[in-house]
Amino acid sequence: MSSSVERKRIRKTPEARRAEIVEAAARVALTEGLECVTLRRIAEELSVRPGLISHYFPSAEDLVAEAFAVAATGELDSLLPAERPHGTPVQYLARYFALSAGEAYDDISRLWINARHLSRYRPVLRDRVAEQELASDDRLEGLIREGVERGEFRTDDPRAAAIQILVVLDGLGAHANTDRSNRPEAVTRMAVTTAERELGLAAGALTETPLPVVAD
Amino acid sequence: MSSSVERKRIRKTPEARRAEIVEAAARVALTEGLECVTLRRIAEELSVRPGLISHYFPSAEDLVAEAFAVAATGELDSLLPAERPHGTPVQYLARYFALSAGEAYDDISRLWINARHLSRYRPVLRDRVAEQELASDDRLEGLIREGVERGEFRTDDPRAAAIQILVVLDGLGAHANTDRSNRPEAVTRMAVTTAERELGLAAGALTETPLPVVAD
DNA sequence: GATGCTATTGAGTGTGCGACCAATAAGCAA
DNA sequence: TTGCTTATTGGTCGCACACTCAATAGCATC
Repeated sequence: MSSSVERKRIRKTPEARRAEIVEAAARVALTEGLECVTLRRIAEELSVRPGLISHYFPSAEDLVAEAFAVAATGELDSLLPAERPHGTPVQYLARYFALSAGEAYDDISRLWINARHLSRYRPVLRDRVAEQELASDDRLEGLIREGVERGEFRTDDPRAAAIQILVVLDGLGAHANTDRSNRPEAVTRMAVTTAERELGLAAGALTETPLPVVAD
Repeated sequence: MSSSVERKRIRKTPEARRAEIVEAAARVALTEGLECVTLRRIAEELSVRPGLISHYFPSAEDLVAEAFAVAATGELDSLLPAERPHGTPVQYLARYFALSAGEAYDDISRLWINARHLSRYRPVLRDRVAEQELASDDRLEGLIREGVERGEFRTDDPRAAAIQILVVLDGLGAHANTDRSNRPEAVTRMAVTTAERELGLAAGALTETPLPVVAD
């Protein structure tokens, strides 16, 4: 009967196939975790054979690192866009904190915890994590600098302010896999509080602001 | 020749053997990571057969969770003792931050990242992590309450203050597997700064204090 | 419609893992 | 010393993983 599902091969250009693989890997990384980014899992995701994934990524570690980088970059862009034509720095910062309090942000927190842990054992991933950390620092520093120029923020070390805010967000995100239901209000607000303090803003300046509308 | 290394069996009481296993697992967890706490690895550590570990921990997940709990409890006790006969709350808090800046603290940070990540997939571990988190919160809250009673600290919500300090420490510790060499000074000092602010202390109160001597 | 390049498959290797269980022997008690 | 309880072994099973490579077939080109 030959009931074995011998599907028709679909032959794509290396560029297209590679992109497809990385995209699938990033999706799996974000939703299921970096250890689920295996040759078999990604192959199944794309309905191809595991050997094909090996062909494009002779070392699986490279695929994992790439998956993280793509996922992290995508999330950063959506949380804190590089181009900000639709509002003021205060508005974009407020939007950032609003998003970081939402449910979807848990996936990102989980991804970062995942990557930071896994990079203990995987040098290639470790480099990518450091790279993405720098990118986050730079992005937020840029926003802060813009705000300072416009007279919205006040700080004499935008980068230190940026990193401090991100450290607080990391600390809050560290519990993404645990229950956080009975967290004191002061804790939930820590990121905003830190930002308002470090940027010389009035209390509430970041929570009582209309958010810019950003297209997907 | 019978060169096969058939060692003599050593038969111990279940309590002793179990304790030995947990101790070894905790050590491996702290130094090598929780995913290295495998039946085979711990058996090798104790020069016994893997089957024996299975005998005491029919589910390997339980051993991993136990290893984390024991390691975390031990570290908490050494960083922030429950009994504090050798100094004032200010001194013990200062000692805590001094230790948390040291090299050895990286192992603890790594362990926590590891556990927080792994608890994504392992319910038993997740419960233990939540438990240890509560223990840390409680311990620091207790110290703060004592300090408030003695008039050393000033806060109207000791628990919120404790958690905020711990969130900052988590945020700083999140990078334990990454390079942190060019961190701004303001960032390195964040934990102390947060504590001084939340506890109504003068700047420097926690870094210019003689530390209590604590026996090992 | 035939040809050539190469993307893709299929099959196999070796490793490490948790789990299971009958056989064995350590060491205590009689 | 003998016997018994049970801690411990040794071996096995099934699974998932990364990695390798010769064979195959899609598809662009002629």
